[in-house]
Parts: sequence; C-alpha cells; structure tokens
Amino acid sequence: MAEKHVLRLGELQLRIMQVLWDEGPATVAEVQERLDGEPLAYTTVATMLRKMENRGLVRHETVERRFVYEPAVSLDAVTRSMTADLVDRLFRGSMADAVSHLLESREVSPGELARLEQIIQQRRRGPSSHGGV
Amino acid sequence: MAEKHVLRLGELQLRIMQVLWDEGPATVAEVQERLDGEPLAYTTVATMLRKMENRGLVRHETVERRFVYEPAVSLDAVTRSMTADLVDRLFRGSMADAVSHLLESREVSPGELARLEQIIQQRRRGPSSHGGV
DNA sequence: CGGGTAGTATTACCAGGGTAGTCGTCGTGG
DNA sequence: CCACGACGACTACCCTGGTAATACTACCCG
Repeated sequence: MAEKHVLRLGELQLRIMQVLWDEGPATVAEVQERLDGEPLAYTTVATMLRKMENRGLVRHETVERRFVYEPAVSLDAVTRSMTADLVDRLFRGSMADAVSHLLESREVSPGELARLEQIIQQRRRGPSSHGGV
Repeated sequence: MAEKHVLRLGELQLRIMQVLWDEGPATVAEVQERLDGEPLAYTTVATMLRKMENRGLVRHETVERRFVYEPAVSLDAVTRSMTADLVDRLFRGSMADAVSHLLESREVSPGELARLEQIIQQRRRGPSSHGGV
C-alpha cells in the first residue's frame, strides 16, 4: 500500500466523507439527505460515490439490493494528508510559518489561544508520544 | 474587488506564483527555467500563464516583444484564502483544531515550538493588531 | 404474471488544471 | 533581402470533480 499521492478531495467529496465519518455507513439516499446545503440529485450523489470508490476513498457492500457505503480512508489520514500538502505547498514545509499565518489571519478566542499553549507545552514535554498509524 | 470565490490554485499555478513572488516579474522563459523539478515545455508554461491571467492571478505587459508577467494577487491573499479554505473545510472553522492537528501530525523542532509560543504570547497581548482588508 | 418502484449502471456534459504541438509573426543575422 | 529563430496565439487532448438525465434491472404487490 502506501499511496504516495496526496489524498486531495474535492468539495463534495469531502462533504460526503464527513457524512460517512460522522454518521457511519450509509446508503446513497442517506448520504444524499444528510448532505447539508443545496440538495443534490440522487444520481449525483450515487455517481460521486462510485467515482470515490474507484479512487479508494470509500467502499460499499450490498445490503438488500442497496449499496451501503463506508469510508475506506480515515478522517485522520485525509486530514493529515491535506494539511501536510498545504503546509508543504504553501509554507514550504514550515509548520511554524503555517501556524503563525493562521494566528495572524483569523480571529482566535483567548480560550483557543490558551488551548494552543497547552498543546505546545505538551509537545515540548513529550515530543515522541505519537504512535505511527 | 472582493472576489468571493476562494483563490484555489492548482499545483503548477502555485509554483508559478511562487516564482513570481520570489523573483519578481519574469518572462515566460524565465518562469520556465526557474521552475524546479521536471522541466516543462515552454508552451506549457505560456499556456498556464495565459490561463492564469484570465483568472486574474497574474497580469503582463509587453517589453520588447516579450510578455513580462507579474503577480496580480499577493502571496498573502492567496495564503490566507487557501488556509482559510482548508480550515473551514476540514476543521469546520476551528483554528485550534487545525493547529493542534498540525502539531500532532508533524515533527516540530523545539525551536519552532518556542517560536509558536512566542507568537501566541503576542496574540494574547495585542489581539487587535491586524487591519482588515 | 405484469407493472410500478427503488435502486444501480451507463452515458453525457461542463469547467478547469495540466501538457504540449502547431501556426503565425516579427526582428535579426548572414 | 530572406531564412531562421524566438515568441505569443490557437488548438487539441487528457483527467478529474461535479452534476444529472436516461437506461437497465430486479423485486414486490395486486
């Protein structure tokens, strides 16, 4: 395995993945109705899911004639991949640059700032506490 | 102004923008040779630049029969737009989530951690020091 | 048994990124 | 003066995301 190419999901694809991650396996109809925003045609969702299955993002099994889709990639993997990609592409890999830009360009509540400090403290103390996949 | 749609640049587009941001106005040939990685055909770069001009990402002026391109959008605008987009899409707008994920998923040097703390301290003290657009 | 219905498969189309060949043009060197 | 080379314009493809209509199929109900 070890897909070297970045998991770069489109808008709709990500929204669909989020439905599946949040709410577990779902049929096409369920995904369709759980998508917020402008309702999409049933076939649109079905087509997208099939395309996503080809790319290995989801998989399905048939239950009583219906396809029940579930994620084939984890939220974490996608999140990692997409953020890493952005940091690489935009900040040439510099996490610090990325974070500082983030802090500069958006309002951050004091509560969030405190939380971030806490996270950093943690990192400083136990830098090796993340097990690989 | 006020392009409401996100500035979402493709791979090559971003690399081209980076050349222009880093090294200033350049002709097609210059952009081509300053792009790192697999060399691209001259016409590929030229075509891309023309497409980018249509999208308003760059502009050109003719100097001695050659097109000299320069950025029409700032590094900052693009960076903001792309990061904001990612934070919205992936972390539902939660900066803290984004940053903490970043910290968890990548190695960060102690130096960078220190720098981040510093940035956070700054934010805490002077929270209102960014002029809006 | 036949038809409606629910669900999938097929097909189509558009936009945009990416890649590049070919064509036209213009200025310059021999 | 003319051919060649540099350079932009035009055109053409391919791929993927997104959107959806249409075609097919199998089940269930009357």
